[in-house]
Amino acid sequence: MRIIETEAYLVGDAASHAFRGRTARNAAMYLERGHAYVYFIYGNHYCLNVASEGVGVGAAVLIRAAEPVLGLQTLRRRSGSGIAERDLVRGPGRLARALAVGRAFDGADLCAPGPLWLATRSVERAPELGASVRIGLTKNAAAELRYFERGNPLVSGPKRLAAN
DNA sequence: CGGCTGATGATCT
DNA sequence: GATCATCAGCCGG
Repeated sequence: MRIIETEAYLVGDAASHAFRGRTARNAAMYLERGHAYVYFIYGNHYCLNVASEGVGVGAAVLIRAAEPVLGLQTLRRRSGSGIAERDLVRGPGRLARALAVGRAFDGADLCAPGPLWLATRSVERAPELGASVRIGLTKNAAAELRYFERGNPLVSGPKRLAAN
């Protein structure tokens, strides 16, 4: 998968799960950067985040959408038949489902060998990024902390937020 | 299309 | 008991 859309949840950010301090749920946000923080939301979905600061600092980046590169068949199998190919990993809930990400990955080191990991790859031309307000928030809703690959049709969210 | 809404359960107050 | 970093389904244009 190639990640194309993320949202940042910073220290002191009222929208962050870590805003009110460390709890059992958000503990993974306080791990060293590169560790997964997975939470269950709305009684239906998991969301995959990556801790983004040092040990003891609560911050993370939500992975919102990606572009499939390999394993399309596997993604489709896990997502069920009712879903369009373009939506397989479009949106944080569907992305987690297609990648089989659940609580088991909470706290996992994504920079170490394992079934789920992050990698960087050199690109000929850096993708042009857009920024916008984050999606679905009530607190600190004005902060422009969502970043996405501009022009990519697989980016999630309302079309009006894709202009920047 | 775009906008609205109900489902659903863990978490925290 | 309220809140919620979502989604699918439904409705109107």
